Amino acid sequence: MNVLEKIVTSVNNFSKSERKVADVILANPQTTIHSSIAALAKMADVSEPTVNRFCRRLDTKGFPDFKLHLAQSLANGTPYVNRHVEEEDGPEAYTAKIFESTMAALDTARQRVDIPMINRAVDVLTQAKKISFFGLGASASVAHDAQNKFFRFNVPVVCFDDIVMQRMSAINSAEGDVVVCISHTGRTKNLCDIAAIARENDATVIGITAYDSPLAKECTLVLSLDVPEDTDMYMPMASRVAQLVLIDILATGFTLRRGSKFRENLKKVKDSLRGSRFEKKDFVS
Amino acid sequence: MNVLEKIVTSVNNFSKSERKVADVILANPQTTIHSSIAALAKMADVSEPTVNRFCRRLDTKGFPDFKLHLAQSLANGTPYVNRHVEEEDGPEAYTAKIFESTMAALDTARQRVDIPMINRAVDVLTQAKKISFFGLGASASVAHDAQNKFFRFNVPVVCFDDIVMQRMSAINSAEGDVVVCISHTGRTKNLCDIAAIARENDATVIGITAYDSPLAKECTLVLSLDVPEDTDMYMPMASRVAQLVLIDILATGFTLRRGSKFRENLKKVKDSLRGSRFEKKDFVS
DNA sequence: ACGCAAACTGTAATTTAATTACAAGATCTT
DNA sequence: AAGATCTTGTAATTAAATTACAGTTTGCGT
Repeated sequence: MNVLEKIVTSVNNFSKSERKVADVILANPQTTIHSSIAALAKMADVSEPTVNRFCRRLDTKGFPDFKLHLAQSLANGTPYVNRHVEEEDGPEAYTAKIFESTMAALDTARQRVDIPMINRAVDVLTQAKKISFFGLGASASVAHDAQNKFFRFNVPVVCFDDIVMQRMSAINSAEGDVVVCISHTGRTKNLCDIAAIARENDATVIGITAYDSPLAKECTLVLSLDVPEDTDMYMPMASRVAQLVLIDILATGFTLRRGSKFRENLKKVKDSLRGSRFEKKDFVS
Repeated sequence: MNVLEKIVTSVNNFSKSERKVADVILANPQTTIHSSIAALAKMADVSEPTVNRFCRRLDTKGFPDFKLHLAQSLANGTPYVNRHVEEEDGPEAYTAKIFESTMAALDTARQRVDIPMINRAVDVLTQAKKISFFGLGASASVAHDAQNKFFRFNVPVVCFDDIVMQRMSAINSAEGDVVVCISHTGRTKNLCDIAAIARENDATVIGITAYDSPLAKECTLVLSLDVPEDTDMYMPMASRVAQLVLIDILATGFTLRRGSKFRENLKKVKDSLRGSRFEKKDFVS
């Protein structure tokens, strides 16, 4: 685990002064690595030994060693730390923070994702007679996106964001059909119902949802994505991006399973768009 | 250019003793970063000032600064590269690759994003009488997502993925209205038309699209996101994730601009969902 | 509420590390 | 071969980091 993440995760173990140090470092990590312990102590308004103790708490040998670790963290292109947006942030600040926390979320999702389960999901999807994507609210757009990907595979795909349509569709499902239910929390009652109905009608139900949620209990197969979400904004952000990436992964797995000649087909679909677009040569800037 | 490469390329400019230092460092860079100048001098069988001069020749401020640069070079295993999925990839491989290339795409997007332009877009959006989000194909789900975010702000928001509806909506737009057109390539003819119509009717048109595309020409304000896309898969993946993050940024900018009491409102919207959900306590696993 | 113990934080002293100044030696040029 | 320049090391100086210690705060049990 890199030092920046470590600071963020162990922020609760810090004492008051140590937290001041942590704040200063997180706010300007790049300048920190070029500062002396005295300069940093002054910025954080604490004494030098406090900074030193802070470094040791993070399992480094001292301040210079800490700077080395910090430099390495920063070198990884990005400090992927889940920093929260704050009231007084300007455009640069919130833009950077949102990019970074999204990337951080993807990073944790990547680490936690259950690959054998993905493989099983791909299995199921490749053998499906019909695939349905259901989501409500923010997850509806994820379902739409999934439809947009999978319909290219020349498999019957449906996608509804209307509860009644979802319900009717679920009741009509049969063995060999696959229903994918998307919900970050997994607590949306209507969607749990849909999953249950689909299962009663012998469909295979894949849940893209939180592990151990009510929805998860109704599914044949659960792909869980527990990513940290900045709840201060009251909007699903990182979670939904992770869901989309998961859809990409399932779609990719699907095409790989089908082999290379199937890929030709995708190219055709893409080429079919040509008529609706300005060719590059059409357009002279 | 990283320090290690620099040492290798400028090996000819070094003096005899400096080359000894270079050799020792290249032989064991990892131990170097944890050594003092004295230890390194001894290993290279030179004096301490020689090591110091060596560091300065490499455009660093001194030995500690040199170690910092070296640490960064070593950390730079370029962790998030845009690796393409290949035919023979198994589930672990393609899962990792898709996560990584998405993150790499976000990283480049973050570097290239035009922050003043974002700020202007936020300006325009906060003052809008009505906001419309239009996208076709894969971008339609991004438009949906944007609607899902912005309608929470209690601003009139519409979103159409039907060309005819888009057209009618664009014709009805008026001064003070904002139309957001989303298209990765910016070459979709229908969407260019929509942008043009909206502008003719005095609406402000924001384009989330490629810089210098036909669509960009029709917009009052362009937010361009040129991210690398794995075209082998014939599906928009990374580009669409970047678009979503941009939507998140705009939405966040919007809420920040409106101030903290506005945030209360968002909380209410979120709380309104409670009735449709299983409470955590309802559910005993 | 009071007093004791533990933890936190800062000041000052000490140690360690890095840099500078300078002088001796090597190398190159004419 | 002699002057000049560049290279290298020794010793002195300065800067930085760490340790030891003491005052203060905080929390807990009586």
